[in-house]
Amino acid sequence: ELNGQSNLTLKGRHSREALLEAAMVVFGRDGFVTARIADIASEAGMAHGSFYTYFSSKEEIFIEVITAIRIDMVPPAETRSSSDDPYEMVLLTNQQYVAVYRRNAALMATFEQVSTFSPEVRQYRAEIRHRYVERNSRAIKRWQAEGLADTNIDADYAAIALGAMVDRFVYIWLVLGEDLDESVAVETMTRLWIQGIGLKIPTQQRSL
Amino acid sequence: ELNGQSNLTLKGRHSREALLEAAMVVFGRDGFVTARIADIASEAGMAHGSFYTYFSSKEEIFIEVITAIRIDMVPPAETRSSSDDPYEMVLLTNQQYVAVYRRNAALMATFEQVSTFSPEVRQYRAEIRHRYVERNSRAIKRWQAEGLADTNIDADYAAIALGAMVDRFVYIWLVLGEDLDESVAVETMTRLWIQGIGLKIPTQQRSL
Amino acid sequence: ELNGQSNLTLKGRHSREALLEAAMVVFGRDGFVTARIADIASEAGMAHGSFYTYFSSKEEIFIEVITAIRIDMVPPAETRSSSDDPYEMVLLTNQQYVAVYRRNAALMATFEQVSTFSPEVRQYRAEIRHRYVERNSRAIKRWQAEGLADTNIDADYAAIALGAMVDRFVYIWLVLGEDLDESVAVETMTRLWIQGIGLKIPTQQRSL
Amino acid sequence: ELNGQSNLTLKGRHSREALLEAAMVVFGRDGFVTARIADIASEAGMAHGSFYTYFSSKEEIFIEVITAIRIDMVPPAETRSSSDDPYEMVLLTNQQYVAVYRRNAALMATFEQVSTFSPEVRQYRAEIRHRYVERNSRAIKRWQAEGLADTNIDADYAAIALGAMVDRFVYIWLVLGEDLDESVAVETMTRLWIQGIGLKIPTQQRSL
DNA sequence: AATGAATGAGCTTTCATTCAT
DNA sequence: AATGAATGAAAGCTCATTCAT
Repeated sequence: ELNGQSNLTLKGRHSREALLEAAMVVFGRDGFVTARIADIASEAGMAHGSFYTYFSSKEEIFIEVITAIRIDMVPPAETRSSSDDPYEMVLLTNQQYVAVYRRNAALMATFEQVSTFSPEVRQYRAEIRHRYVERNSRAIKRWQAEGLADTNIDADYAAIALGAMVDRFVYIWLVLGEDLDESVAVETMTRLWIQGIGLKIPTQQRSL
Repeated sequence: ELNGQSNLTLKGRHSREALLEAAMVVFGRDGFVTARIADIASEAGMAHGSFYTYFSSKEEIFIEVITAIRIDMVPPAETRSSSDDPYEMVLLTNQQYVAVYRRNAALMATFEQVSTFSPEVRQYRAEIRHRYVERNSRAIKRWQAEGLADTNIDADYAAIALGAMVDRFVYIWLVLGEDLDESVAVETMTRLWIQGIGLKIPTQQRSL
Repeated sequence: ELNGQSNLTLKGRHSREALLEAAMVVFGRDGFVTARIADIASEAGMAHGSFYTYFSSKEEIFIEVITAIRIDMVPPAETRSSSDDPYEMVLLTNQQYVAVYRRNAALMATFEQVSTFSPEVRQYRAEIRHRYVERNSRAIKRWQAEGLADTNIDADYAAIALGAMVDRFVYIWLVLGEDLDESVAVETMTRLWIQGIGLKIPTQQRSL
Repeated sequence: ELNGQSNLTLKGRHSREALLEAAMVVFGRDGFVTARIADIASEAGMAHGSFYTYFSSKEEIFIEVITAIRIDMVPPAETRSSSDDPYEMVLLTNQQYVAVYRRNAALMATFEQVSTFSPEVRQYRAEIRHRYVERNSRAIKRWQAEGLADTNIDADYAAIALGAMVDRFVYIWLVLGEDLDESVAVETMTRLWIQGIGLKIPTQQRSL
């Protein structure tokens, strides 16, 4: 019945795309609760009935909008090639996280909002978090094994806590609008991250 | 017109109190979006219409419910008497934060939810955060001045980041329901906090 | 949540009653498919939202409207006292059936309509039919046992067929509006009924 | 504008036919109220829009579908040749009626449904009934004139009543799904019919 | 002829808020 | 103060029908 991505003519695909883009605008601007189907349709320049040709509910189109973000937020592969230095690695990850978050800031606000009442969306949000947490946990364990990091620290708990720090700091900054300087922000998070688990900050970085 | 706390008979004060307690139950159970005035009134054992004798909207009663939490969350006075040891101080603060958060966990979930769409409630939430951040900022600056903490770190940014860490970690744990051990959780947060800003963990704590 | 018959104030009971009466008018006039909640409410002189204080759907109020008819259509007790004569008994039953049907004719039309698409209402309709059929079946078996009625006839099948005859004849007459004379109609149905199962028509009735 | 049966290419005629057959399936399965144009089109393997090339509404295609049944239900010619015996004649008619009804049972259910709210379809339904009634009326009058049937009976009323009996009995059986034996059903209806108007059942039939 | 996207009228339902008692 | 009935704005959703290609 419903037209998903397949079985669509060119025109249909354009309309579906227009609705998705309109939804990004409306959800980013109004949040999920306030947004109305009619707003999305009219933002896309269509009659409200047309919405239902492509999506069956506000929830459904939101999931699809959010999926794009989810994909965008997959942490980049752990390329050992780039740098073996923990500080460099964490700094890079944090820089990238900030970049991705900034790119999607308006929608991230709504993503967080919907996470507070939709179990399905909460699950999507958790998946992103888990990916970062697992990645961090593996790195910490590796550094602990190599004698670089503090072995008194539980790597899994630390990974959750440090992920929480970065995630929430960025939210406060880019969603709540606290006026912060990017390089100080990223530098501070990274330093706390690195020193927190007992690693050393490379000397040349001290000057920043 | 509306009966606030004053100008109320004894019976009136009881009714108002009943509504507030009912609102805590309902908001904690259903969140803000789903909760209905009718639910609150019936939870309080009153007719729907009676709600408006005491409160003029769902927002208003929510603000009042949240105020109780706000007061509960004021960080305890910086009693230098108790301990001069930074680790001890941070540990204590974190333990207390966890205790307060746990006590209000269901409502904190809703508090966070409403913060995502109500500017007024967001402001209340920010106030709590700011109190902790300012307190932490002062402490860090003191420790930096005393030569104990890493002076390469921006105390204000670090205070925000470390507050974000604790706040979000506790949310993940107590609201999202991640199954974590309390002593490991608090210990890990505290260690990351302390080491992150370049302080030393007292030797006797290493054994934990 | 919903206000059934109990827990209602006097005013509430009046409003509920007004809606039921309005529903009888509207369902009788427009049928079920065409009838709108708004019509029923406005016929009752209320806002359409008020409908939902008492009933949760068009189906629900219809069931309640139809229940009144169901009760009205319970066949009167098989009073042996009145007459032992089969012809008299069947004639009386048919006269009473016509009277009840005529009283509810407009709603019976809608009752039959809804029976064609609602399993629940079809069940209600079947119950009425079954009561008559079982009553007739018992009578026929009794007359067969007494040697009055044709024993070549299956009493159960005959009861269904004769019930169908009366029921449909009355529908054609009072719902579809075929212009028929009441006494001839009732007399003819009764005579076919009686002679059909091999009973004799009393001589004095011949003159009608 | 609209393409009826004429002015159609071969392909067009095929499409029209496909829609009619699909409509029979869908109306028989879902009834009229629930059936959607989209269902009919998709059952025919066509796009929704194509429906309107051939029919202008759900009502219109239904009328055409029902017309096929109407033609099927024209009572067979009163072939005196076959049998002069009333019992045989009525039995044969009933057997044929059952056979036709059974063939179209699913659609007959919908036909009856639509008769309850569409004056036009009600008229079609009435025509079928009238044909049977008139035929029966003529037969009864003939038998009365020949001294075979009870002259105390009004032939027109009896014809309506006996038609109603057969029609409704078959509906209860084949549409409502009462579990009945065909030969007993037909035999019982016929016996009631014949005896009801005072005719005799041939002796050799008694044994059935 | 066929397609399937687009339209929007029309209805249902919810619930915060008001009001008469 | 309390009651609970009444209100109506606001959305959601469906689907017959039209229309551009």
